[in-house]
Amino acid sequence: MPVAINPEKITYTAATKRGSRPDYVYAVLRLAILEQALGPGVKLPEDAIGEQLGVSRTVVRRALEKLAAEELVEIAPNRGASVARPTIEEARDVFTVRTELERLVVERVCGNLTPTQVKVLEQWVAGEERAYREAADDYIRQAAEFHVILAEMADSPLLLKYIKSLVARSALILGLYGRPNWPSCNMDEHRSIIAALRDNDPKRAWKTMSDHLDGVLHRALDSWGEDAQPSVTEVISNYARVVDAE
Amino acid sequence: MPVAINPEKITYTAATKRGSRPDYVYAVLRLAILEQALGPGVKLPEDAIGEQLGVSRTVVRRALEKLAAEELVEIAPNRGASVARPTIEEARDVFTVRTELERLVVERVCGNLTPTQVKVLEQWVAGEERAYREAADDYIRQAAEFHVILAEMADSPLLLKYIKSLVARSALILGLYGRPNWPSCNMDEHRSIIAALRDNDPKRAWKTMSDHLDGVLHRALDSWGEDAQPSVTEVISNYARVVDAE
DNA sequence: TGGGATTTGTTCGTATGTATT
DNA sequence: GAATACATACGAACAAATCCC
Repeated sequence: MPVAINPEKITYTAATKRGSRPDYVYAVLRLAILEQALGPGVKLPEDAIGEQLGVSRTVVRRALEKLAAEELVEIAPNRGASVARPTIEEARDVFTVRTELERLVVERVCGNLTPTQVKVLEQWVAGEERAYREAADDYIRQAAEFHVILAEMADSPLLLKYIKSLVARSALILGLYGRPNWPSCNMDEHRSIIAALRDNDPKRAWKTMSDHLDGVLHRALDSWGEDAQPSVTEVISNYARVVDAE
Repeated sequence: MPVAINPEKITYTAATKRGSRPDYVYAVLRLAILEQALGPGVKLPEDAIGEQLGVSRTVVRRALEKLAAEELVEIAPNRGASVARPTIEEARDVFTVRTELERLVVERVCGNLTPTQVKVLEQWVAGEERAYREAADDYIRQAAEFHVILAEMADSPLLLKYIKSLVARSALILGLYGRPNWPSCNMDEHRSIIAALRDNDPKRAWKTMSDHLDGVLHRALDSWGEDAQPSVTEVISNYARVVDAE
Protein backbone atom coordinates (compact mmCIF):
# COMPACT_ATOMS: atom_id res chain seq x y z
CA MET A 1 0.00 0.00 0.00
CA PRO A 2 1.54 3.30 -1.02
CA VAL A 3 2.04 5.81 1.69
CA ALA A 4 -0.77 8.31 1.66
CA ILE A 5 0.53 11.55 3.04
CA ASN A 6 -2.11 11.70 5.67
CA PRO A 7 -1.60 13.82 8.75
CA GLU A 8 -4.57 12.31 10.54
CA LYS A 9 -2.95 8.93 10.65
CA ILE A 10 -0.18 9.91 13.01
CA THR A 11 -0.96 11.32 16.41
CA TYR A 12 0.35 14.79 16.76
CA THR A 13 1.16 14.44 20.43
CA ALA A 14 3.87 11.95 19.62
CA ALA A 15 5.14 14.11 16.80
CA THR A 16 5.31 17.31 18.78
CA LYS A 17 6.56 15.91 22.06
CA ARG A 18 9.27 13.44 21.16
CA GLY A 19 10.37 14.33 17.69
CA SER A 20 9.46 17.83 16.57
CA ARG A 21 7.29 18.49 13.56
CA PRO A 22 10.17 18.62 11.11
CA ASP A 23 11.05 15.10 12.19
CA TYR A 24 7.51 14.05 11.50
CA VAL A 25 7.55 15.50 8.01
CA TYR A 26 10.97 13.98 7.46
CA ALA A 27 9.73 10.56 8.45
CA VAL A 28 6.66 10.73 6.24
CA LEU A 29 8.58 11.86 3.18
CA ARG A 30 11.38 9.38 3.74
CA LEU A 31 8.95 6.49 3.94
CA ALA A 32 7.03 7.69 0.91
CA ILE A 33 10.25 7.83 -1.08
CA LEU A 34 11.45 4.41 0.02
CA GLU A 35 8.13 2.82 -0.83
CA GLN A 36 8.22 4.61 -4.15
CA ALA A 37 4.97 6.38 -3.54
CA LEU A 38 7.12 9.35 -4.50
CA GLY A 39 9.23 8.30 -7.46
CA PRO A 40 12.61 9.67 -8.53
CA GLY A 41 12.39 13.14 -9.97
CA VAL A 42 9.02 14.02 -8.47
CA LYS A 43 8.89 17.65 -7.43
CA LEU A 44 8.44 18.35 -3.75
CA PRO A 45 7.01 21.87 -3.39
CA GLU A 46 7.14 23.24 0.11
CA ASP A 47 3.71 24.73 -0.14
CA ALA A 48 1.80 21.66 -1.27
CA ILE A 49 3.46 19.36 1.25
CA GLY A 50 2.94 21.83 4.06
CA GLU A 51 -0.72 22.22 3.28
CA GLN A 52 -1.21 18.49 3.03
CA LEU A 53 0.49 17.81 6.32
CA GLY A 54 -0.84 20.83 8.12
CA VAL A 55 2.48 22.49 8.80
CA SER A 56 4.11 25.63 7.50
CA ARG A 57 6.69 25.85 4.75
CA THR A 58 9.43 26.39 7.31
CA VAL A 59 9.17 22.95 8.81
CA VAL A 60 8.80 21.30 5.42
CA ARG A 61 11.93 23.04 4.31
CA ARG A 62 13.87 21.75 7.25
CA ALA A 63 12.72 18.23 6.54
CA LEU A 64 13.71 18.59 2.89
CA GLU A 65 17.13 19.84 3.86
CA LYS A 66 17.66 16.88 6.11
CA LEU A 67 16.67 14.56 3.29
CA ALA A 68 19.02 16.42 0.99
CA ALA A 69 21.89 15.84 3.40
CA GLU A 70 21.21 12.14 2.94
CA GLU A 71 20.93 12.70 -0.79
CA LEU A 72 17.47 11.22 -0.97
CA VAL A 73 16.26 14.52 -2.39
CA GLU A 74 18.01 17.07 -4.54
CA ILE A 75 17.63 20.75 -3.86
CA ALA A 76 18.34 23.11 -6.73
CA PRO A 77 18.84 26.69 -5.55
CA ASN A 78 15.74 28.77 -6.18
CA ARG A 79 14.14 25.84 -7.92
CA GLY A 80 13.16 23.71 -5.03
CA ALA A 81 13.41 20.09 -4.08
CA SER A 82 12.67 16.86 -5.89
CA VAL A 83 13.20 13.20 -5.21
CA ALA A 84 16.77 12.27 -6.11
CA ARG A 85 17.54 10.52 -9.37
CA PRO A 86 20.89 8.90 -8.74
CA THR A 87 23.01 8.31 -11.82
CA ILE A 88 24.55 4.96 -12.57
CA GLU A 89 27.90 6.29 -11.41
CA GLU A 90 26.40 7.39 -8.13
CA ALA A 91 24.77 3.99 -7.80
CA ARG A 92 28.12 2.27 -8.15
CA ASP A 93 29.65 4.72 -5.74
CA VAL A 94 26.98 4.03 -3.14
CA PHE A 95 27.47 0.30 -3.40
CA THR A 96 31.25 0.57 -3.24
CA VAL A 97 31.20 2.49 0.00
CA ARG A 98 28.34 0.47 1.35
CA THR A 99 30.16 -2.78 0.73
CA GLU A 100 33.13 -1.54 2.69
CA LEU A 101 30.94 -0.59 5.63
CA GLU A 102 29.00 -3.82 5.53
CA ARG A 103 32.33 -5.56 5.85
CA LEU A 104 32.73 -3.79 9.15
CA VAL A 105 29.23 -4.82 10.18
CA VAL A 106 29.98 -8.45 9.46
CA GLU A 107 33.27 -8.28 11.33
CA ARG A 108 31.67 -6.84 14.41
CA VAL A 109 28.59 -9.01 14.41
CA CYS A 110 30.10 -12.35 13.47
CA GLY A 111 30.02 -14.80 16.35
CA ASN A 112 28.51 -12.23 18.66
CA LEU A 113 24.87 -12.81 17.89
CA THR A 114 22.63 -14.03 20.68
CA PRO A 115 20.10 -16.73 19.81
CA THR A 116 17.40 -14.09 20.12
CA GLN A 117 19.10 -11.88 17.58
CA VAL A 118 19.43 -14.78 15.16
CA LYS A 119 15.73 -15.38 15.56
CA VAL A 120 14.94 -11.73 14.89
CA LEU A 121 16.91 -11.86 11.67
CA GLU A 122 15.30 -15.09 10.54
CA GLN A 123 11.85 -13.76 11.20
CA TRP A 124 12.65 -10.63 9.29
CA VAL A 125 13.59 -12.67 6.24
CA ALA A 126 10.34 -14.58 6.60
CA GLY A 127 8.58 -11.24 6.51
CA GLU A 128 10.47 -10.27 3.36
CA GLU A 129 9.37 -13.46 1.70
CA ARG A 130 5.77 -12.78 2.63
CA ALA A 131 5.99 -9.25 1.25
CA TYR A 132 7.50 -10.59 -1.96
CA ARG A 133 4.84 -13.23 -2.42
CA GLU A 134 2.11 -10.73 -1.81
CA ALA A 135 3.86 -8.32 -4.16
CA ALA A 136 3.63 -5.74 -1.42
CA ASP A 137 4.55 -2.26 -2.50
CA ASP A 138 7.09 -1.90 0.23
CA TYR A 139 8.89 -5.13 -0.57
CA ILE A 140 12.03 -3.32 -1.68
CA ARG A 141 12.06 -1.33 1.52
CA GLN A 142 11.60 -4.42 3.63
CA ALA A 143 14.35 -6.30 1.87
CA ALA A 144 16.66 -3.32 2.23
CA GLU A 145 15.86 -2.93 5.88
CA PHE A 146 17.30 -6.35 6.65
CA HIS A 147 20.68 -4.71 6.44
CA VAL A 148 19.64 -2.02 8.88
CA ILE A 149 18.47 -4.60 11.39
CA LEU A 150 21.81 -6.31 11.06
CA ALA A 151 23.73 -3.06 11.41
CA GLU A 152 21.86 -2.30 14.62
CA MET A 153 23.47 -5.38 16.09
CA ALA A 154 26.97 -4.09 15.35
CA ASP A 155 26.78 -1.72 18.28
CA SER A 156 28.23 1.31 16.54
CA PRO A 157 25.97 4.35 16.31
CA LEU A 158 27.97 5.90 13.53
CA LEU A 159 28.11 2.76 11.46
CA LEU A 160 24.36 2.39 11.90
CA LYS A 161 23.77 5.95 10.78
CA TYR A 162 25.82 5.48 7.62
CA ILE A 163 24.29 2.13 6.78
CA LYS A 164 20.80 3.54 7.24
CA SER A 165 21.57 6.30 4.81
CA LEU A 166 23.24 4.04 2.27
CA VAL A 167 20.52 1.42 2.45
CA ALA A 168 17.89 4.08 1.83
CA ARG A 169 19.75 5.32 -1.22
CA SER A 170 20.19 1.74 -2.38
CA ALA A 171 16.45 1.18 -2.21
CA LEU A 172 15.94 4.31 -4.27
CA ILE A 173 18.45 3.05 -6.80
CA LEU A 174 16.80 -0.35 -7.05
CA GLY A 175 13.43 1.28 -7.52
CA LEU A 176 14.88 3.40 -10.28
CA TYR A 177 16.97 0.89 -12.16
CA GLY A 178 15.73 -2.50 -11.02
CA ARG A 179 13.15 -4.48 -12.91
CA PRO A 180 9.69 -4.26 -11.44
CA ASN A 181 8.46 -7.35 -9.62
CA TRP A 182 11.95 -8.66 -9.36
CA PRO A 183 13.46 -9.80 -6.11
CA SER A 184 16.14 -7.21 -5.42
CA CYS A 185 17.62 -8.89 -2.39
CA ASN A 186 17.70 -12.59 -2.84
CA MET A 187 16.18 -13.98 0.34
CA ASP A 188 18.21 -17.16 0.29
CA GLU A 189 21.31 -15.01 0.29
CA HIS A 190 20.07 -13.26 3.39
CA ARG A 191 19.57 -16.67 4.97
CA SER A 192 23.10 -17.75 4.08
CA ILE A 193 24.48 -14.61 5.66
CA ILE A 194 22.62 -15.28 8.87
CA ALA A 195 23.84 -18.86 8.91
CA ALA A 196 27.48 -17.88 8.47
CA LEU A 197 27.22 -15.26 11.18
CA ARG A 198 25.60 -17.73 13.52
CA ASP A 199 28.29 -20.32 12.82
CA ASN A 200 30.98 -17.78 13.63
CA ASP A 201 32.62 -18.15 10.25
CA PRO A 202 33.81 -14.62 9.43
CA LYS A 203 35.36 -15.51 6.13
CA ARG A 204 32.27 -17.20 4.77
CA ALA A 205 30.05 -14.49 6.22
CA TRP A 206 32.01 -11.80 4.48
CA LYS A 207 32.18 -13.66 1.20
CA THR A 208 28.45 -14.26 1.29
CA MET A 209 27.68 -10.65 2.11
CA SER A 210 30.07 -9.36 -0.51
CA ASP A 211 28.66 -11.61 -3.22
CA HIS A 212 25.19 -10.65 -2.13
CA LEU A 213 25.79 -6.92 -2.53
CA ASP A 214 27.50 -7.46 -5.85
CA GLY A 215 24.52 -9.45 -6.97
CA VAL A 216 22.02 -6.84 -5.88
CA LEU A 217 23.77 -4.10 -7.80
CA HIS A 218 24.31 -6.11 -10.92
CA ARG A 219 20.87 -7.64 -11.05
CA ALA A 220 19.63 -4.06 -11.14
CA LEU A 221 22.19 -2.34 -13.32
CA ASP A 222 22.74 -5.05 -15.89
CA SER A 223 19.25 -4.44 -17.19
CA TRP A 224 20.80 -1.38 -18.77
CA GLY A 225 23.49 -3.24 -20.63
CA GLU A 226 23.33 -4.21 -24.29
CA ASP A 227 20.88 -7.06 -23.93
CA ALA A 228 18.61 -5.56 -21.37
CA GLN A 229 16.00 -8.25 -21.68
CA PRO A 230 16.09 -10.94 -19.03
CA SER A 231 16.39 -14.43 -20.37
CA VAL A 232 13.25 -16.51 -20.66
CA THR A 233 14.42 -18.93 -18.03
CA GLU A 234 14.95 -16.09 -15.61
CA VAL A 235 11.47 -14.78 -16.21
CA ILE A 236 9.83 -18.13 -15.90
CA SER A 237 11.65 -19.19 -12.78
CA ASN A 238 10.73 -15.93 -11.15
CA TYR A 239 7.10 -15.98 -12.02
CA ALA A 240 6.99 -19.60 -10.95
CA ARG A 241 8.02 -18.50 -7.47
CA VAL A 242 5.10 -16.13 -7.31
CA VAL A 243 2.55 -18.57 -8.67
CA ASP A 244 3.77 -21.43 -6.51
CA ALA A 245 3.35 -19.31 -3.47
CA GLU A 246 -0.30 -18.68 -4.14
CA MET B 1 45.79 32.55 14.21
CA PRO B 2 42.31 31.99 15.51
CA VAL B 3 39.48 32.62 13.11
CA ALA B 4 37.95 35.98 13.76
CA ILE B 5 34.35 35.82 12.78
CA ASN B 6 34.60 38.77 10.52
CA PRO B 7 32.04 39.29 7.77
CA GLU B 8 34.05 42.03 6.10
CA LYS B 9 36.80 39.63 5.24
CA ILE B 10 34.76 37.59 2.81
CA THR B 11 33.16 39.18 -0.18
CA TYR B 12 29.45 38.86 -0.10
CA THR B 13 29.10 38.55 -3.84
CA ALA B 14 30.81 35.21 -3.71
CA ALA B 15 28.66 34.17 -0.80
CA THR B 16 25.38 35.14 -2.38
CA LYS B 17 26.10 34.05 -5.90
CA ARG B 18 27.84 30.72 -5.64
CA GLY B 19 27.08 29.32 -2.25
CA SER B 20 24.17 30.90 -0.49
CA ARG B 21 24.52 32.70 2.79
CA PRO B 22 23.87 29.65 4.91
CA ASP B 23 26.82 28.03 3.19
CA TYR B 24 28.91 31.02 4.08
CA VAL B 25 27.96 30.86 7.75
CA TYR B 26 28.47 27.13 7.67
CA ALA B 27 31.97 27.53 6.29
CA VAL B 28 32.95 30.16 8.83
CA LEU B 29 31.70 28.18 11.79
CA ARG B 30 33.19 24.96 10.55
CA LEU B 31 36.60 26.53 10.15
CA ALA B 32 36.38 28.21 13.54
CA ILE B 33 35.56 24.87 15.15
CA LEU B 34 38.34 23.01 13.38
CA GLU B 35 40.91 25.61 14.34
CA GLN B 36 39.57 25.47 17.87
CA ALA B 37 38.74 29.13 17.93
CA LEU B 38 35.44 27.72 19.09
CA GLY B 39 36.18 24.97 21.58
CA PRO B 40 34.07 21.95 22.45
CA GLY B 41 31.00 22.87 24.46
CA VAL B 42 30.96 26.54 23.51
CA LYS B 43 27.43 27.81 23.10
CA LEU B 44 26.43 29.01 19.64
CA PRO B 45 23.50 31.42 20.04
CA GLU B 46 21.72 32.12 16.81
CA ASP B 47 21.32 35.79 17.55
CA ALA B 48 24.90 36.60 18.39
CA ILE B 49 26.27 34.75 15.38
CA GLY B 50 23.74 36.33 13.07
CA GLU B 51 24.52 39.81 14.28
CA GLN B 52 28.24 39.24 13.97
CA LEU B 53 27.94 37.90 10.45
CA GLY B 54 25.23 40.28 9.32
CA VAL B 55 22.59 37.68 8.59
CA SER B 56 19.32 36.77 10.20
CA ARG B 57 18.74 33.93 12.56
CA THR B 58 17.09 31.91 9.83
CA VAL B 59 20.28 31.41 7.91
CA VAL B 60 22.36 30.84 11.03
CA ARG B 61 19.94 28.17 12.08
CA ARG B 62 20.26 26.43 8.76
CA ALA B 63 24.03 26.44 9.05
CA LEU B 64 23.84 25.06 12.56
CA GLU B 65 21.55 22.29 11.43
CA LYS B 66 23.95 21.33 8.69
CA LEU B 67 26.78 21.23 11.19
CA ALA B 68 24.62 19.15 13.49
CA ALA B 69 24.06 16.63 10.70
CA GLU B 70 27.84 16.23 10.64
CA GLU B 71 27.84 16.05 14.43
CA LEU B 72 30.26 18.92 14.76
CA VAL B 73 27.65 20.74 16.82
CA GLU B 74 24.99 19.43 19.13
CA ILE B 75 21.50 20.89 19.13
CA ALA B 76 19.41 20.42 22.24
CA PRO B 77 15.72 21.14 21.62
CA ASN B 78 14.74 24.54 22.97
CA ARG B 79 18.21 24.93 24.40
CA GLY B 80 20.18 25.76 21.35
CA ALA B 81 23.38 24.68 19.71
CA SER B 82 26.88 24.23 21.03
CA VAL B 83 30.13 22.84 19.70
CA ALA B 84 30.10 19.07 20.04
CA ARG B 85 31.92 17.36 22.88
CA PRO B 86 32.44 13.83 21.62
CA THR B 87 32.76 11.18 24.31
CA ILE B 88 35.63 8.71 24.32
CA GLU B 89 33.27 6.06 23.01
CA GLU B 90 32.26 8.29 20.14
CA ALA B 91 35.90 8.99 19.47
CA ARG B 92 36.64 5.29 19.15
CA ASP B 93 33.57 4.87 16.98
CA VAL B 94 34.69 7.63 14.65
CA PHE B 95 38.13 6.13 14.26
CA THR B 96 36.79 2.63 13.71
CA VAL B 97 34.58 3.70 10.83
CA ARG B 98 37.16 6.09 9.53
CA THR B 99 39.82 3.41 9.42
CA GLU B 100 37.56 1.21 7.34
CA LEU B 101 36.93 4.01 4.86
CA GLU B 102 40.57 5.00 4.68
CA ARG B 103 41.25 1.42 3.71
CA LEU B 104 39.06 2.01 0.70
CA VAL B 105 40.90 5.23 -0.07
CA VAL B 106 44.24 3.45 -0.01
CA GLU B 107 42.92 0.65 -2.22
CA ARG B 108 41.63 3.04 -4.81
CA VAL B 109 44.58 5.39 -4.80
CA CYS B 110 47.44 2.94 -4.57
CA GLY B 111 49.45 2.82 -7.76
CA ASN B 112 47.14 5.28 -9.48
CA LEU B 113 48.83 8.48 -8.39
CA THR B 114 50.27 10.74 -11.04
CA PRO B 115 53.68 12.32 -10.32
CA THR B 116 51.87 15.64 -9.91
CA GLN B 117 49.59 14.19 -7.26
CA VAL B 118 52.54 12.74 -5.38
CA LYS B 119 54.13 16.17 -5.44
CA VAL B 120 50.94 17.78 -4.12
CA LEU B 121 50.89 15.37 -1.22
CA GLU B 122 54.56 15.88 -0.42
CA GLN B 123 54.17 19.62 -0.46
CA TRP B 124 51.21 19.38 1.81
CA VAL B 125 53.26 17.48 4.37
CA ALA B 126 55.94 20.13 4.11
CA GLY B 127 53.26 22.67 4.92
CA GLU B 128 52.17 20.65 7.94
CA GLU B 129 55.72 20.59 9.20
CA ARG B 130 55.98 24.34 8.82
CA ALA B 131 52.73 24.85 10.70
CA TYR B 132 53.95 22.57 13.45
CA ARG B 133 57.30 24.34 13.79
CA GLU B 134 55.60 27.69 13.92
CA ALA B 135 53.09 26.29 16.40
CA ALA B 136 50.38 27.60 14.14
CA ASP B 137 46.91 27.46 15.64
CA ASP B 138 45.55 25.54 12.73
CA TYR B 139 48.21 22.88 12.79
CA ILE B 140 45.73 20.18 13.80
CA ARG B 141 43.45 21.16 10.97
CA GLN B 142 46.28 21.12 8.46
CA ALA B 143 47.49 17.74 9.59
CA ALA B 144 43.98 16.38 9.44
CA GLU B 145 43.38 17.80 6.00
CA PHE B 146 46.14 15.65 4.55
CA HIS B 147 43.67 12.83 4.62
CA VAL B 148 41.10 14.90 2.77
CA ILE B 149 43.58 15.73 0.04
CA LEU B 150 44.31 12.06 -0.29
CA ALA B 151 40.63 11.12 -0.35
CA GLU B 152 40.05 13.59 -3.16
CA MET B 153 42.36 11.48 -5.27
CA ALA B 154 40.24 8.37 -4.76
CA ASP B 155 37.69 9.66 -7.24
CA SER B 156 34.62 8.80 -5.23
CA PRO B 157 32.37 11.71 -4.27
CA LEU B 158 30.65 9.76 -1.54
CA LEU B 159 33.84 8.50 -0.01
CA LEU B 160 35.20 12.03 -0.04
CA LYS B 161 32.12 13.35 1.68
CA TYR B 162 32.35 10.79 4.45
CA ILE B 163 36.08 11.24 4.93
CA LYS B 164 35.67 14.99 5.12
CA SER B 165 33.11 14.62 7.85
CA LEU B 166 35.09 12.04 9.78
CA VAL B 167 38.33 13.98 9.51
CA ALA B 168 36.61 17.07 10.86
CA ARG B 169 35.28 15.15 13.81
CA SER B 170 38.69 13.62 14.34
CA ALA B 171 40.26 17.05 14.52
CA LEU B 172 37.68 18.05 17.09
CA ILE B 173 38.46 14.92 19.08
CA LEU B 174 42.20 15.57 18.98
CA GLY B 175 41.65 19.13 20.08
CA LEU B 176 39.55 17.87 22.96
CA TYR B 177 41.60 14.94 24.16
CA GLY B 178 45.04 15.43 22.67
CA ARG B 179 47.88 17.10 24.47
CA PRO B 180 48.48 20.67 23.45
CA ASN B 181 51.54 21.30 21.35
CA TRP B 182 51.80 17.69 20.49
CA PRO B 183 52.03 16.45 16.95
CA SER B 184 48.77 14.66 16.40
CA CYS B 185 49.56 13.29 13.01
CA ASN B 186 53.13 12.16 12.82
CA MET B 187 54.48 13.75 9.68
CA ASP B 188 56.94 10.97 8.98
CA GLU B 189 54.02 8.58 8.96
CA HIS B 190 52.34 10.70 6.34
CA ARG B 191 55.52 10.52 4.32
CA SER B 192 55.68 6.75 4.60
CA ILE B 193 52.11 6.49 3.39
CA ILE B 194 52.88 8.60 0.35
CA ALA B 195 55.94 6.49 -0.40
CA ALA B 196 54.05 3.22 -0.23
CA LEU B 197 51.30 4.57 -2.44
CA ARG B 198 53.82 5.84 -4.95
CA ASP B 199 55.60 2.48 -4.98
CA ASN B 200 52.32 0.72 -5.69
CA ASP B 201 52.63 -1.46 -2.62
CA PRO B 202 49.02 -1.79 -1.40
CA LYS B 203 49.83 -4.03 1.51
CA ARG B 204 52.46 -1.74 2.95
CA ALA B 205 50.33 1.30 2.21
CA TRP B 206 47.43 -0.13 4.11
CA LYS B 207 49.56 -1.28 7.03
CA THR B 208 51.16 2.14 7.27
CA MET B 209 47.84 3.93 7.13
CA SER B 210 46.25 1.59 9.61
CA ASP B 211 49.12 1.92 12.09
CA HIS B 212 49.05 5.65 11.57
CA LEU B 213 45.38 5.99 12.47
CA ASP B 214 45.81 3.71 15.45
CA GLY B 215 48.68 5.85 16.57
CA VAL B 216 46.78 9.09 16.21
CA LEU B 217 43.90 7.83 18.32
CA HIS B 218 46.04 6.31 21.02
CA ARG B 219 48.48 9.18 21.28
CA ALA B 220 45.43 11.27 22.08
CA LEU B 221 43.36 8.95 24.21
CA ASP B 222 46.10 7.35 26.24
CA SER B 223 46.72 10.65 27.97
CA TRP B 224 43.58 9.83 29.88
CA GLY B 225 44.85 6.54 31.26
CA GLU B 226 46.27 6.02 34.74
CA ASP B 227 49.64 7.59 34.13
CA ALA B 228 48.55 10.49 32.02
CA GLN B 229 51.90 12.21 32.18
CA PRO B 230 54.10 11.73 29.15
CA SER B 231 57.49 10.30 29.92
CA VAL B 232 60.44 12.65 30.17
CA THR B 233 62.04 11.21 27.08
CA GLU B 234 58.88 11.83 25.11
CA VAL B 235 58.73 15.42 26.22
CA ILE B 236 62.35 16.10 25.50
CA SER B 237 62.41 14.48 22.11
CA ASN B 238 59.37 16.46 21.11
CA TYR B 239 60.61 19.80 22.27
CA ALA B 240 63.91 19.03 20.63
CA ARG B 241 62.12 18.85 17.32
CA VAL B 242 60.72 22.31 17.82
CA VAL B 243 63.99 23.86 18.96
CA ASP B 244 66.01 22.17 16.23
CA ALA B 245 63.74 23.59 13.64
CA GLU B 246 64.35 27.12 14.71
C1' DT C 1 8.72 28.66 44.03
C1' DG C 2 7.84 32.44 40.86
C1' DG C 3 8.57 35.94 37.52
C1' DG C 4 11.30 38.44 34.32
C1' DA C 5 14.90 38.10 30.88
C1' DT C 6 16.73 35.53 27.29
C1' DT C 7 16.73 32.27 23.59
C1' DT C 8 14.58 29.16 20.65
C1' DG C 9 10.62 27.57 17.49
C1' DT C 10 7.51 28.99 14.12
C1' DT C 11 4.67 31.68 11.06
C1' DC C 12 4.12 34.40 7.22
C1' DG C 13 4.87 38.58 4.21
C1' DT C 14 7.98 40.30 0.89
C1' DA C 15 11.86 40.17 -2.25
C1' DT C 16 14.49 37.62 -5.41
C1' DG C 17 15.40 34.41 -8.62
C1' DT C 18 13.89 30.90 -12.28
C1' DA C 19 11.06 29.04 -15.93
C1' DT C 20 7.59 29.85 -19.47
C1' DT C 21 4.79 31.99 -22.91
C1' DG D 1 13.39 39.11 -25.58
C1' DA D 2 10.12 40.91 -22.28
C1' DA D 3 6.54 40.01 -19.29
C1' DT D 4 4.18 36.93 -16.47
C1' DA D 5 3.62 33.27 -13.22
C1' DC D 6 5.49 30.74 -9.82
C1' DA D 7 8.40 28.84 -6.04
C1' DT D 8 12.04 29.70 -3.16
C1' DA D 9 15.14 32.61 0.13
C1' DC D 10 15.15 35.57 3.64
C1' DG D 11 13.92 38.40 7.52
C1' DA D 12 10.88 40.61 11.04
C1' DA D 13 7.76 39.58 14.48
C1' DC D 14 5.28 36.66 17.45
C1' DA D 15 4.75 32.51 20.61
C1' DA D 16 6.67 29.20 23.61
C1' DA D 17 10.15 27.25 26.28
C1' DT D 18 14.13 27.68 29.30
C1' DC D 19 17.19 29.94 32.33
C1' DC D 20 18.38 32.80 36.19
C1' DC D 21 17.70 35.36 39.90
